[in-house]
Amino acid sequence: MKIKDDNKINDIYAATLKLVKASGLAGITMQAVAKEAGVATGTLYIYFQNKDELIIRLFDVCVKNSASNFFKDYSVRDPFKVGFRTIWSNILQHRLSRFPESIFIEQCFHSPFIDEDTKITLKKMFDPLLELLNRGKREHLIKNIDTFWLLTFMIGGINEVAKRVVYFNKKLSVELMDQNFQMCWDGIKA
Amino acid sequence: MKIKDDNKINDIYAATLKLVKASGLAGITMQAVAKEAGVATGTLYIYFQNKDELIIRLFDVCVKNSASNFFKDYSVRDPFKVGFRTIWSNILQHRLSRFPESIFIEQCFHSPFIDEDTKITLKKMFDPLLELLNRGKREHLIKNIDTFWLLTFMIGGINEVAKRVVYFNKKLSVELMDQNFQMCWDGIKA
Amino acid sequence: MKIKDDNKINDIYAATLKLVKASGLAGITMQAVAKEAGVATGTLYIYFQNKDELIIRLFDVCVKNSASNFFKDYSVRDPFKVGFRTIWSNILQHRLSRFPESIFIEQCFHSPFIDEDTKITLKKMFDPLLELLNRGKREHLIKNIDTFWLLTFMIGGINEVAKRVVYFNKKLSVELMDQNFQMCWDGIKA
Amino acid sequence: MKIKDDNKINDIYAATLKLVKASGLAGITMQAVAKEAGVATGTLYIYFQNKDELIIRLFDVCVKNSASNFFKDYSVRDPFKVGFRTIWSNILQHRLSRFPESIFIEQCFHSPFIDEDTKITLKKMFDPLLELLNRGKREHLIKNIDTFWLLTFMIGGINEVAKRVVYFNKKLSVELMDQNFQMCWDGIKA
DNA sequence: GATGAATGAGCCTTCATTCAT
DNA sequence: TATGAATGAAGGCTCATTCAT
Repeated sequence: MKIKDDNKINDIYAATLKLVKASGLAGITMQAVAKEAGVATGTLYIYFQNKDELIIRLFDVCVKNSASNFFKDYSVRDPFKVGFRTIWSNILQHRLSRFPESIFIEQCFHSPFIDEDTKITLKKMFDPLLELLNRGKREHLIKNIDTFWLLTFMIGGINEVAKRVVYFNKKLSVELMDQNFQMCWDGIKA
Repeated sequence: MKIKDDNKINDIYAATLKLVKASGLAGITMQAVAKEAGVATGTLYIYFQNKDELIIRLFDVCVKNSASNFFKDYSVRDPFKVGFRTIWSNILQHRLSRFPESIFIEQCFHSPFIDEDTKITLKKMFDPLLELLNRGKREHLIKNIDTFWLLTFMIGGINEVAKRVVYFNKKLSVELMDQNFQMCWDGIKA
Repeated sequence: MKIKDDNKINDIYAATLKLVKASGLAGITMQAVAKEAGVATGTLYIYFQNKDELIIRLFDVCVKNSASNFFKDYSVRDPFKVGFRTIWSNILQHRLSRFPESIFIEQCFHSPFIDEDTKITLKKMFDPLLELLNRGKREHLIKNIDTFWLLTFMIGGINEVAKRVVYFNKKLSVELMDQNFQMCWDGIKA
Repeated sequence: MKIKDDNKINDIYAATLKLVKASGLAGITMQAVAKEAGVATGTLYIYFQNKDELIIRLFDVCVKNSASNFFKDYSVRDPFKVGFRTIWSNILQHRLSRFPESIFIEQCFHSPFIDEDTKITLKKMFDPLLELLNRGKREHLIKNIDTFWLLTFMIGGINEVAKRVVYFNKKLSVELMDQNFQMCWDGIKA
């Protein structure tokens, strides 16, 4: 008997992300996913109940993946600016190296696939960063603005950098990274 | 003989945007657009050759609309910071008041509807702003960073604010607007 | 605009019955029904929500059709034997002239299409005949057996005659009809 | 090497019959049969070449089974009425105790599984009963009607009783059996 | 022999597009 | 122009059958 193969699930996820990057959620067909993943259409239905479940579970994987990458090498005992820069870099790196996942998450947001509860879960992903920003405010290192908007400001900058690197095929040198971080830091610092 | 009715076209555009906001480009069907717009399916094909043309022309309208709004009340003779703030506000206002258009444009980006040339056109929309930023650099008012990334930084912040206002149902008081602008300004200023 | 055509529904019903007779409920595909009815597959979905609804509504039509045929030319004021013979003939005629409908109803009985409630409705179809048989018992013309089993006996004979006429390609002469009725009558008469 | 297991074949047959009773021939899938029988899908194909063969061989088993049950305890040397009653009872008992087999045979009749030759074989099953009825006519005990229709009359009554016992969940007391037989007998007797 | 994952043809259904009215 | 019924290609999904273990 053939054994269910977890790698196959990853192949399917990878195929889906590739197709979403190329032509959006709208462009996904189970046929196309199967072909891209190198399996038969029916095989998809061994691993996923239906198209919805495939999308939803991939969404979940992407979110969890993000969360674990964002706080890599970060410790709450780091000095504020060190920690902040670590997370800033992690998020940017993650967005860049896994750009299709970002697009996928974004497209899922405006689709019938993802429900409101799931969206809330997504928000929680940033909790440790919110904590750090609160600490920054307590230590008078950053502006006394609602943490939600500080986070918004930081994330917005990162997202747009990642998008434009990809869309306009730019290279991000260490110097550019520094410049971009500097703008972010100058923006939030007290 | 009745004349092609511009109101009807606008109804169709509005219906399309509404549906895209609710369920993404993936969720759009000509039947649904027709129903939402209050016309018969066949009528869509009087005003548009096919679905592609509907999407592309709406994309075009949205882009042109943005461009005209972004530089409203702005004059190249304004002092730098005044002009910058005007444009910053215009973009944010536009994103907020016409949020579905932003989603639509974003989703079109990763879809088979929009080709590479159109994407480049989109980029040109920001030319007057690039000019202004260049002037700011010449006047040593803002950081000496590639204008592309200064723009990126500014746009990123605005987009994320708009998204979060809508997704998390926030109100933007004048004070919050000021705080957000301050972060942006501190980020780019020399 | 093309107008919805009720004849089309009848064409679809006829096509379905023909296919069920030829190869059973198992052999029905929407494609085959459409082809047999001379319409496109999609057209079926204008008139019926889905395959289930097509089956269920056809079932309903067949049942109602039977009911109206069974008691044609019958009056409760007829002498018992006259009324009984009228109904007996009607049922047999109906079974013969609309044999595919009988098969269809039978096959639906053992299918996931028809629910228990619908089966009960079907039973009610025979109420006037039950009334007549009760009267026959009161008039001491027929055996004093639970009416349910008198009905069963009558119907069983008719059904089997109809089946065998069709399956074995027999002709039913007037004489044979008389002989068959005689057996039925001798069976139930007091 | 293990030997093909007859019990397994019977399990498969039983599973098939159960499923046909529940949802008709249309509702049968090899997957469902395997699951119901407690074997793997692939195992079915060790015992049967394909789905058709499974159906056809089960059909055959059911028919042979019927034939052997119908004439149990019957001897051509029995007095006519004794023999007739024996067979009548046997058929009814068989229909009742193996009701799913009857449904299965009936459904097979209107399916692409069974061909015309097989249907003729089925007819031969009743030959000893036809013989008996011919003898009854020779002995002037029963009506002088074409034996085919005498048989039809008898079988029809039995089938309908069996169906209604099952569908309407009736109990058949000895008294009711007697009453039903009486109707049959009065129907055919000279 | 037994298993059940894998396959892909084919079924149900949707939807872009056409066309008779 | 406007309508919406009709079309049929294509997508989601199932299931008879195969095959590696």
